[in-house]
Amino acid sequence: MHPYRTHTSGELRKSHVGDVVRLSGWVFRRRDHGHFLFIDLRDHYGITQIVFHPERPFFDQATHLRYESVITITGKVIAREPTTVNPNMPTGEIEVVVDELTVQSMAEPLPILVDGKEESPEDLRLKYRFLDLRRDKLHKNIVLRQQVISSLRRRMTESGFMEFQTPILTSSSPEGARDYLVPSRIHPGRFYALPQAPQQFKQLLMVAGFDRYFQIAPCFRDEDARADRSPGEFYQLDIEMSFVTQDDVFAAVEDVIGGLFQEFAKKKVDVTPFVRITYADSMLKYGNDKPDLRIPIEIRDVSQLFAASEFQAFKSAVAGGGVVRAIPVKGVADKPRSFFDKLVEFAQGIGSKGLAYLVWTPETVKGPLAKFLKPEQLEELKTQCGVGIGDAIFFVCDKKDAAAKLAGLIRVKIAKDLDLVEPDTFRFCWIVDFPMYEWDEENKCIAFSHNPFSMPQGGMEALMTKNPLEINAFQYDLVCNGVELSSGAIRNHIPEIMYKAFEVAGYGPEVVDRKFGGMINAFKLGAPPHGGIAPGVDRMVMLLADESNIREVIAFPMNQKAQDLMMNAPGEVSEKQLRELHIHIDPKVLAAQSLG
RNA sequence: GGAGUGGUAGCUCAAUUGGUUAGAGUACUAGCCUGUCACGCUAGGGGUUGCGGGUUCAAGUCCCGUCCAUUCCGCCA
Repeated sequence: MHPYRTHTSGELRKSHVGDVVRLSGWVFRRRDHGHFLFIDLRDHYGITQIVFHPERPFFDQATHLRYESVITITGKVIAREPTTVNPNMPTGEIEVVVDELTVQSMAEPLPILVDGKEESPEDLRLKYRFLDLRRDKLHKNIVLRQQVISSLRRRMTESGFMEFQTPILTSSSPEGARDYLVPSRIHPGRFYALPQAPQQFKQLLMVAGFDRYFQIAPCFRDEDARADRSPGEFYQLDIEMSFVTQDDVFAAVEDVIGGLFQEFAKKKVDVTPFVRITYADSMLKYGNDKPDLRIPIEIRDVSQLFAASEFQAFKSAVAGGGVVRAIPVKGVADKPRSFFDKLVEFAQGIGSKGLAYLVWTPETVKGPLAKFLKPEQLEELKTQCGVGIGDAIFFVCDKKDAAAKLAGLIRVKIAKDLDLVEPDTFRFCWIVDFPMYEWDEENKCIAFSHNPFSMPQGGMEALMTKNPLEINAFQYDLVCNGVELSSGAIRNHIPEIMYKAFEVAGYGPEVVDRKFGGMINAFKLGAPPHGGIAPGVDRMVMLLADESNIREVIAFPMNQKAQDLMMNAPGEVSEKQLRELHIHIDPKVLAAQSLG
């Protein structure tokens, strides 16, 4: 007989009755009746009830087994009496009567509970992550993650993509997020950087002629955490394809991601092809570039109407280049005054000067703005915004970008407060036609708004003739339920257009040669048109597991301050290690540490 | 770097207007219990109320500072 087990704790059924079996696992629950003892033995596969009788010499030892101790038992499978069958567990028709007991590992009292639903403080959960991972929910999340990654690999391979590995120690890239740096021992004063994404490598693989690349790629960015953004590292399904248009990339991703969600989602999933929304439209209708389409509210621009109105605050704002955005909401006319007051307060809290509104009651149109608008203007608003009796419209007025953002936040706030978010659905969309450049207010210059390697729409001619701020890029995002799942682009593979694109952003050709020398040289030696995308694996698992925090789908996440509380990272290193790396710690830092 | 929320037993939480010895569940220890399945029952141990200062006859409770956690903003090509 195997020293540890003949079966797992999830597999014994009525058909095994009479068999002598050996099981190993954790003491999950314990029910001590004095004259006999039940233990629910748990392993990865399930739970089996085992029974100890007092005449056994190890009975006393068994009654003192603490929770989460690891034991091996040998015994006979017996059928339970009909009245004691537990229909809630797959193994509930049988139990194992223990003839031999080996304690493999006695557990000390636990710092967090494995059983039960109550959540412990997150710093404790992270310190004892191996215990936390035994809890049913987290255990299932990690299993789901594995299944998702496995499915992605299969789908990509079946679609003709090849999986590659790219370097983890590479060079710092000048654009983008803060890098994680690794000091070089052999080259004093020089550093490797961990890749923020394998961006240049995957493009170089296209230049190398491999045609279709993918990788479940680790990406490292030294930026502050959010609920949906784990600090340190995260994983992308990194994709790149040669000789493709934007439509080809969309079709490939819709196959893989659409199929993945169909396979794993417990909710309704949009059918492919996914809706496409231009960046400009998205900013107007939803107030951001990652719209949650489960919310049935569309923002409207009503600047012209107010320009012709008698409401001076809006009228003069529009005359000064501002805009007025309307947020129509159905069926709130009978809400109490406090509902409207709270929204005004919310709007002010996020930086709006105010929040005007109109309410259509059966008798009249109420609200602070009503007296400034003529009946025909009210009628026009009603038509433009698609409202009727019983509905309301909220208005924000500001500069274009600010108004869009405010209206977007208010749209989401209203939807959540009124429970308007469509439940149990994954709503996908593509956001397309991102601007190539944006105005950098801080440095008073034109800057790349996304990826500097994107192909500008219109190519060289657009760069030569158009206002840079009006050039769009072949740059796109995939969005699901208000979560940015993925960002990608058709790349700029033509050196002349690359130099020109950087010139517009204020960089000379020497900068391109120095910073992106590897890639620009490659493009001079025969580069195929190519493009790609990189869906976030952690975020997809998060959506599929219905978790609001990304740490719930990562086995060993860091906390918000980018510390691993279990492994004590980042940690101190020896003087010798520092010497070898030619690194001196600032004495001020050392002094502060010794005080702390 | 900024803002909000929180911090009481190993864990989850309670404690009235500032007022007696800071309680309960769970875990832990000891005991009882012949069919439980979150078993039940009895008893016991377990507290610098995050830390420091202040107001007060009296502070878990009020004030100031600070630390920690978390959420958001900044940041994330």
